[in-house]
Amino acid sequence: MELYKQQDIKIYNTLSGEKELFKPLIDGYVGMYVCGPTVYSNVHLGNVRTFMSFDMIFRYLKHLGYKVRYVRNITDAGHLEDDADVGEDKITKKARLESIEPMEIVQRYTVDFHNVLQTLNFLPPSIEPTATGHIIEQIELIQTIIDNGFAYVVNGSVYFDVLKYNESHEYGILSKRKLDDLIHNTRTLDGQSDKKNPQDFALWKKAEPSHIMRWPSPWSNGFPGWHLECTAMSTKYLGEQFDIHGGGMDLKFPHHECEIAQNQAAKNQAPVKYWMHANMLELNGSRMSKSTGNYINPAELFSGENDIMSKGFSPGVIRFFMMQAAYRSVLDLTNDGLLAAEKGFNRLIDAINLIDHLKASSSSSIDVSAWRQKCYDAMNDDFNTPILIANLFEGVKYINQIKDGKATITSEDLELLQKTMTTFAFDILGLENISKTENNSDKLSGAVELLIKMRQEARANRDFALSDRIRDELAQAGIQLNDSREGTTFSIN
RNA sequence: GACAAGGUGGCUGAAUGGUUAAGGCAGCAGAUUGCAAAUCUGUUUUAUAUGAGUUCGAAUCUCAUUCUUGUCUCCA
Repeated sequence: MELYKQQDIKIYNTLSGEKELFKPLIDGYVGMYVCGPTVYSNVHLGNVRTFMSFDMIFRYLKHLGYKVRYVRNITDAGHLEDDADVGEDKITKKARLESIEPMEIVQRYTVDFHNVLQTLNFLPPSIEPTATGHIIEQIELIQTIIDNGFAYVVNGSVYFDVLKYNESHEYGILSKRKLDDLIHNTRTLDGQSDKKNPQDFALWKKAEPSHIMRWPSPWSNGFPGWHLECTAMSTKYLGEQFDIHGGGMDLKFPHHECEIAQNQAAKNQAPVKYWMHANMLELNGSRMSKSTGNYINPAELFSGENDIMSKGFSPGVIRFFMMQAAYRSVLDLTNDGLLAAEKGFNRLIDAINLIDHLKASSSSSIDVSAWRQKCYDAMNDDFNTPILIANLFEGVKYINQIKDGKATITSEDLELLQKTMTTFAFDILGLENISKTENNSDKLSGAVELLIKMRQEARANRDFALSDRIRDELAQAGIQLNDSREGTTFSIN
């Protein structure tokens, strides 16, 4: 029997503001759409956190036996630079600055994006569609919305009529905004806007002569509005209605609100059953921003080549750090936090690697099945990874107790313990089991082993001056010796 | 300015009315060691922004104050 028939998941739905029991539209199948990156610069670390949350959710749903189609788009058409009609495509702007083709920019940063995610051990989504590959679908969608009377054409551009829409539907249903408040609070921007009302948003924009990225349409040579691609692609690959739509908190309004409106206007139904929003990543307590210098990109974080952190942190540590916080909470990236995560991560991995060496007994002094269900309970409660990790550390304690002979376990329970630890740590949290010494070259190992042997001999002869010199100078070179009853091993910092 | 989310110990981060507020890190003690480090075990402090209120009972609900973050314009 599939696991999902035994484990009931509750998901916090932004639409209702409550945790709801998760029931897919089609039993056993899950359609999930997540708004992907705009590939006009290196991927933002906060962006990475959002995708990591949904990677974890994807992994857990798959683990439960659901057949999941996970769609995460690549926005390569760029978006309007500002609200005025002189809007310039972000990608076009960058391309002109660097004097290369827009698609060259797209290619470069798509590759960067994929590299970063792969380094962090992400699973690829089922489909990764691009906006530029779905211009025809977007044009068709616009035409439907016009035909249904929710959009109007002005000077070759098409705008969504929010006021008209609000007469028959509720604009603001997701973000809990009232249209009246929006009207009241919208700043009136200078410039000759073609919009009937400031709340209206573009479905199609006529391209200015300087705009390189452009496509023919019934209305003008131009480009699609930025909310449209997600509606077009989610509909194409997941249907007019699907289970989960995710993204960052900052996309709730207006982006996701507009997606709902577009879908309602085109198909007269709500597109998504469960709206999920991941919270923001801060750096030292405040917003990450390139302009203020409070910014770090993934590569700098890995390498340690930055002015913010004291050292580099491995992708596994970054992943563990992020999974220690709930996806709906703000997470503060700090040096202290990462150092703490690094130690905790190593302790967890060390314990998991110890399981193979444990000896089974005729009875168990711990209830492994009950503990295992606690791990599922944590994940079932809106993917509460911090509680899951707390439970995994309970497992760490069991492992060490068994090793010290302070607890016993049967061979069946031992197998269950190992399976549960590795499944949750590696398959679901997506942590990687990288043994400390594994990636050292044989030559280096040979040299260090020789020094370890010499030190042992010195200690046997009580020549502590020599033995301590070997230990200390190796430490200075970044190689730490770890003594234990079983012998001496080394790790490289 | 308007709207939204939040403020939990030295750091981090769970827990939405009910006995001792999870876990990680740091600190302290012990095991181990020639001594350390590493590792393991145990463990501490008036920790729920501030002030009032509702309740038998509040981190959790209400109001006020204050601070942080987000959105309102492209943004994960």
